[in-house]
Amino acid sequence: MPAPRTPAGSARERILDTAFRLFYAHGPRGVGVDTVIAESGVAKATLYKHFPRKDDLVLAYLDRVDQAWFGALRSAARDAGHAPRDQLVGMFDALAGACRRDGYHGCAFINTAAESSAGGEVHVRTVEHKTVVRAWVTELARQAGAAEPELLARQLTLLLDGGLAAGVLDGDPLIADAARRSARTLVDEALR
Amino acid sequence: MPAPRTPAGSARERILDTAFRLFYAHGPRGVGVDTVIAESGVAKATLYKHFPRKDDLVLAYLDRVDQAWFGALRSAARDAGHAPRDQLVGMFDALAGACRRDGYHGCAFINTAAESSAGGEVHVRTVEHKTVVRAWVTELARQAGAAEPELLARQLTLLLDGGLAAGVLDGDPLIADAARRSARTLVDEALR
DNA sequence: GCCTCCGTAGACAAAGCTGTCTATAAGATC
DNA sequence: GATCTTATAGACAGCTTTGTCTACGGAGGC
Repeated sequence: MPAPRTPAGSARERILDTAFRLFYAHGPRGVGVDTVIAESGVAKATLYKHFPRKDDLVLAYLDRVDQAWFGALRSAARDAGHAPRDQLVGMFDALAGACRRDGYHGCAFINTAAESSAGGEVHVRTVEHKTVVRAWVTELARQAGAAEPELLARQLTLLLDGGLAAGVLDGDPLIADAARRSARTLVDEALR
Repeated sequence: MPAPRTPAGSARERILDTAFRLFYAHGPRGVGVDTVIAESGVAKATLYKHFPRKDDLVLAYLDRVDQAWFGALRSAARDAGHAPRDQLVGMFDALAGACRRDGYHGCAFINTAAESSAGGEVHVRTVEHKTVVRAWVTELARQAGAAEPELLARQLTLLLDGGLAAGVLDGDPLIADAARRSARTLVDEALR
């Protein structure tokens, strides 16, 4: 019932858009709040009103990445057909899409986790993301009839993480292809 | 002929030991030069004499990591026997060893690359490391008789990277096991 | 004796960081 | 019209960062 209070293009959205772009490119620690303010064109007080601490902005950034990446994964899986077996391989099309994207710079979660202290809120959020994704893959593996769904899910998410993480070094599109072919082999083996 | 000018336990070694420990735990960007100075117990002028810029220290850190990790990989492969086929799988014992190690915090190269700007010296060094490792794996795959050695090498290094990178999130030892079993499957498939 | 090398100790500058604060203005609502 | 919300503009404090600088001390070679 309550209509959204913030219209599109609002200050909050501009801040988040800018933070998303800058944080992904340079890592949250590599971007000062002042830079986000300058590039988003908002006032300092406005930013600190919406995000009292910088970490709040980082968390919002991670949520946005989570929605985008997890959404792309499910979308790629759906596009691969109805059979869970095909979906397990099809989700790797999302990896290929990410690798091709301009400014591709690896996995935002791994990159952020690498620079956040172990017990902190930010680090916990990154772990949660990976847990949710793996749970989803596990369920898919179970539906596909894998003997050891947890193992297969871990193998496939390992490939995803490897493909994403390697993107921070060189965004070679061959990586996505190799990951996809690995996934095919592993799925076939698990469902033999 | 020229004897080593710097004795063991010299200031240079103390600096490097400290930098290795701190940089790996918090990322180079997360550790100030002052902290390295304080914890290594050297004078500021001494550090800047050996490493004029912080990046020089980071590069030396990466070289040390490269020696350690690449050495562990080759050692694990050698321990797996004479057959290249076994060595391709055996090198994953190095991953298991890394995951078990206390203070394990993922792949130093990926973590460092994530926070270094794309064209920079540091970033280039991380890419070089991965290239050297993959070339070594490719040669091993060729010796094993793989039809597509480059593909198999990419698949296996992808698994290595994934296993290493995931360590920054949770150092679950199951990861290394899943990676090893994936490697076995992929190698068997490639050498069928 | 003297000079060079290696090291310590710490002040210092210039810049960047996060976060707070005051003052002001425009629009919506009562 | 008064008030409340949201925004702008920017000064400011307090801290950390990298990197330079001066001053000093000891050990070994000539």
